[in-house]
Amino acid sequence: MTTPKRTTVYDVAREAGVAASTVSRAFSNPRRINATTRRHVLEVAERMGYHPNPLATALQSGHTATVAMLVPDIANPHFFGPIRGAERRATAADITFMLGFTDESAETERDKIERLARSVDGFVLASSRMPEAVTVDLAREHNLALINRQVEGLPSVVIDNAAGSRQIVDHLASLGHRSLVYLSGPHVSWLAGERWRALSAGAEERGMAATRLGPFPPQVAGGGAAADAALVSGATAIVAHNDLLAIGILRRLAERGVSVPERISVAGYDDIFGADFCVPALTTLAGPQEEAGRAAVEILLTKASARAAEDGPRRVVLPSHLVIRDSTGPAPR
Amino acid sequence: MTTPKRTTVYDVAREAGVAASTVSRAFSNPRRINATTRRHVLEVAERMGYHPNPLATALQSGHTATVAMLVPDIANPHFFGPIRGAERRATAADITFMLGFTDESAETERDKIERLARSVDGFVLASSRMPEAVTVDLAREHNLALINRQVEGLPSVVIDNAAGSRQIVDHLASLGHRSLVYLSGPHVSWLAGERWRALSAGAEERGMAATRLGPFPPQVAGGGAAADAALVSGATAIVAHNDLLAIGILRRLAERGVSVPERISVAGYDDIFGADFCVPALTTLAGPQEEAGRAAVEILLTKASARAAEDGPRRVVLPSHLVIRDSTGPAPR
DNA sequence: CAACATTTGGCAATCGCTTGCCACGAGCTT
DNA sequence: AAGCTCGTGGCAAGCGATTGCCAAATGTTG
Repeated sequence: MTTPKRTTVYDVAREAGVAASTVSRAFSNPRRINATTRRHVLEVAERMGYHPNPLATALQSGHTATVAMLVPDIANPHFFGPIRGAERRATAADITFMLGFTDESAETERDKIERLARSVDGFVLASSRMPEAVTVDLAREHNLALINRQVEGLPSVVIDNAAGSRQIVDHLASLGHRSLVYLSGPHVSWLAGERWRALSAGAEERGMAATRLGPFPPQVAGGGAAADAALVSGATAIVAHNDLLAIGILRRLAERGVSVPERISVAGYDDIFGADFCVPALTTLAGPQEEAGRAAVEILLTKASARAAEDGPRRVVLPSHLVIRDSTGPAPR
Repeated sequence: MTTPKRTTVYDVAREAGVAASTVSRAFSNPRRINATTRRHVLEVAERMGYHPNPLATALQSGHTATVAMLVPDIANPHFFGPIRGAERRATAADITFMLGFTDESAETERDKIERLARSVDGFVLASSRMPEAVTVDLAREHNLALINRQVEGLPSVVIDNAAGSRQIVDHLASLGHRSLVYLSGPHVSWLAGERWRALSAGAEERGMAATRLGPFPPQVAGGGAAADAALVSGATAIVAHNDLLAIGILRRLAERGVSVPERISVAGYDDIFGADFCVPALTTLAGPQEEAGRAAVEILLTKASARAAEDGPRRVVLPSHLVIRDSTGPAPR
């Protein structure tokens, strides 16, 4: 790749017979110049194949027209939706979109934020693993929007896990289950706490016994240990922290010859790719994942556009719904 | 997020009692300054929490310490591996990693390349959909590395689909199949061509009949039409363009009461997430996906480091291997 | 000890664009 | 006709680094 001396504002300016500042404004501040002049400049620019250098623009103006999204784990299909939604929204706004992975590590997350800070206008943090205090701290210097995580004072969009968890409990209760066990994800996961809270509260209301075990790695591989632990607990229904774990559990249960849902029911969260074709197909809590990503970017965009904290940070809560498949059934008697 | 007046080279210079250029060199050109001076500068910088502004650095120096990877579809688990591999390699080299999606569209791909051009040092193009001529053209101005695509004169890393396809044919032949049908992916997919070529050549050698149908969208949803078409063809074995399609096919076959592998065998490519727990578990061609991503970034890195085209562009071919599961079996008699 | 080669640090220009401020002319007001 | 707005375009000063070139300091050599 050779670099054939890129055309600059000056080249265009000369060619169009105007000052560089006019060219600049033709692109970035249309109403500051005459419409006719603008059209002419743009046309010349077009003809010369000129594109403003985003680096130079960003360096001077301070904004980069870029947002970054950080997710804990690229291999979790759960993040497909949010990622795609965020990407779409950003692209639609002519904002370039960056995606980074944090390997489920709070430090990595923080690191990446610091390192990208100058290069982006804001961050979408999906299922952030960072402690609340750190997050608040970072939010002082950076533009953040959280997905599936709520922190006092910060904008966020979550899929309604509390209501969703109630739905799971209700579903289980209506199938005659008197006990459930929640196989938890990482303790640093805000969602894990949220889910357990709602699950146990719901269970109590229904007069069901609820226990929590874990943490287990929220991956298929974590399912082995999780399933074994669940079996020992004696509960007739398992609620797994997410579908990845649930699928792992299903597999382990099959290996051990425990039939689902006859002997034990299993439910998960997220409705990921594969939840519908594993066996038995997984009952799981679904939600508008893509919308979550979209909304998060939206928040970043409007925050940036100055009419910011009018009435506190925005908190979006998206509805969730239970998708009932074959992994849950009547409680054994 | 407030911007509390970032510290610059000048601040550090003043504090350390040296010139800005010295500070700059302390970071970017260590051997140009005295080790002692350097240590001192670095220490001061550290204390002041200084980090070079990547934008400014890039603007002046021309390199951005960033690579971008473009994939056709974020929802295809196949790309997990390459993405993760690329990300890891980049991060290890202290290079920031950007990920973009092209929605299976050559134009989008090209667009994104143009728009990111100034902001990155190179592109990893996974399963690029762009016509060969366009790609060659772009490669003149940009630093490209292809994954699962070969173009004369450009560096690439592919998983050995030719050999792999032979393995599939051999496997099928040894099970007594006398015919196979390849359900193709997009015609603009280089891989689709590659696979079909190897499949038909292999089949011919083995005295098997091979037909190609399609194109089908390489997604689960494409499986319905694909399966129906395959059934009509009368072949006893289906080779699907990828696992997504294969899973869709499996599902459709189940719906129609066609038992796999008793009545018909199905094989796929990629060994994606889910290939092992769909029913029946899928026989598929696996490969070192993560390594592919890693290698592609590696290429970009070494190309950038000047000792470039010593002996032509690098072409890496990674070995593939067949994972035999339950979706293939003896041909019906 | 003079002459010369090497290090090492500093000066200042530069990367490509944005933007505050000024100036000029046209259209209005009084 | 003088005095004012407004609307537009240009000038020039940055944004925060890198880097070619020069000069001072240091080391080497005969």
